[in-house]
Amino acid sequence: MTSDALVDALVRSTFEVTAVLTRIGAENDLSLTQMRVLGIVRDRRVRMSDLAAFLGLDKSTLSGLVDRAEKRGLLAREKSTQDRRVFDVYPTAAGLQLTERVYQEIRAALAPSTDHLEPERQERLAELLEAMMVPWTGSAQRP
Amino acid sequence: MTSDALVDALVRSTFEVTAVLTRIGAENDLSLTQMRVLGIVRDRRVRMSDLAAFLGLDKSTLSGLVDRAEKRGLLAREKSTQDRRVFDVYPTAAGLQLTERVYQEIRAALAPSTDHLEPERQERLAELLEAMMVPWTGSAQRP
DNA sequence: TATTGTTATACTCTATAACTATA
DNA sequence: TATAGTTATAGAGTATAACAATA
Repeated sequence: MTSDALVDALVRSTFEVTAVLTRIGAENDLSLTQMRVLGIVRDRRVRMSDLAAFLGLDKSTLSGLVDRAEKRGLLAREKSTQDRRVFDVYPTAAGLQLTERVYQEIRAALAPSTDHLEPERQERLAELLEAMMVPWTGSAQRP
Repeated sequence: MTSDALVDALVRSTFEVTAVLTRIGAENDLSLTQMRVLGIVRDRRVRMSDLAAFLGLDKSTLSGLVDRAEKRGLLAREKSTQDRRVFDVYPTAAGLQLTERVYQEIRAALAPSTDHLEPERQERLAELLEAMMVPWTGSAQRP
């Protein structure tokens, strides 16, 4: 049985961090979902249907998301040579650059809160969060 | 200086919890924002402009959100007697009932993860999250 | 037949700008 | 004049259904 305190803290921290991510995204003309897409394709090619599954979104939603990111020059599509129905998605140089900048901004924005904890407590917090997420097998998980 | 590990864990847990909240919201025909509105007015009357400020949204966005929730019979508006420009927002009986049910579903959905930690570790995690959020003064904070 | 992806459609969320009513 | 809220408008995100191309 989990106490209300932990659930409350988790939900609250989720909204707090989401507010930070949303603000930084907005400053870079990126939605939360666009940031997640960039984060996923950062170091691997992913096909449209896998991206949709990872994000828990319908494939048609991905078409629109990738369309807009492609139009902005952040992502590109390429037809797979193995299976000609498949499109692989990957970031452009500009997309990678933006991804790195956004990630740095996220760290800087969270620093006032995370730095508020002593280094040993930061470590413990990271460990506990990771331990908690072990049983997670939902669609939100990164490939 | 905060390690990448903590920021990574925070961002990941944020997306994991958001996925859970989004799913439960969808099962009850509620968006994340609608759930937050219900959570805020759960135990207090709040004027439109304060709600917008708490959520970090434009006042016009609130008009639409409250319109739809009102049409569904979850929220109601009442003109303030003090200042006749002001509308106070409060939940209906059905809105309160739904809020409680959704909150129980959230706890049940997070339980497999939170229960994965021993009670002492649950306590420590809740404490560390709360300690981290102390310096937070952003718009995401609940009134 | 089944799968991959796109398109058409509809609805919600969101902000900006213009407006009304009140202070 | 300034503030509280609504409305009109536009764009992004989302899902469902229908479709084309490929397997």
